[in-house]
Amino acid sequence: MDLTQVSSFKQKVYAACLEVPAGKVTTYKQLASHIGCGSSQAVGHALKVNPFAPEVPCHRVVKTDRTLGGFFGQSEGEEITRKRALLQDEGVGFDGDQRIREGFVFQYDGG
DNA sequence: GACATGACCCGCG
DNA sequence: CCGCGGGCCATGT
Repeated sequence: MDLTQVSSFKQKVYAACLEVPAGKVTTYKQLASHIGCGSSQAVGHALKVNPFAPEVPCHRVVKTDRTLGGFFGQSEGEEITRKRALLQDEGVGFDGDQRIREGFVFQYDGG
């Protein structure tokens, strides 16, 4: 784990991911806001190129509507199925096939 | 620096 | 709920 091998922007993104506890998830927007980025899409890009996966829990980041979003470049398919499996394995609950149950979303300002 | 792309978000109908 | 258009920032060419 050597964060110096990535841009300072990604360092913030990955650091923010590590702040998310197992069994909970955060959103691209919240993560972006937490590191001072106005674009959640940029955050998504940083996660996509995340060289520290799964050491960096990029799977604990979902969209604002609490759907999974994407995983390793895929918005649907095996990788997404795996993302869902990882979250469920950590104790995250689902309201549907790709929707996180309310209450499993981590808040940076909440602890 | 300019152009194109992306694991996104918001407003409108 | 679904589709459409605009905005946002970082990355690669």
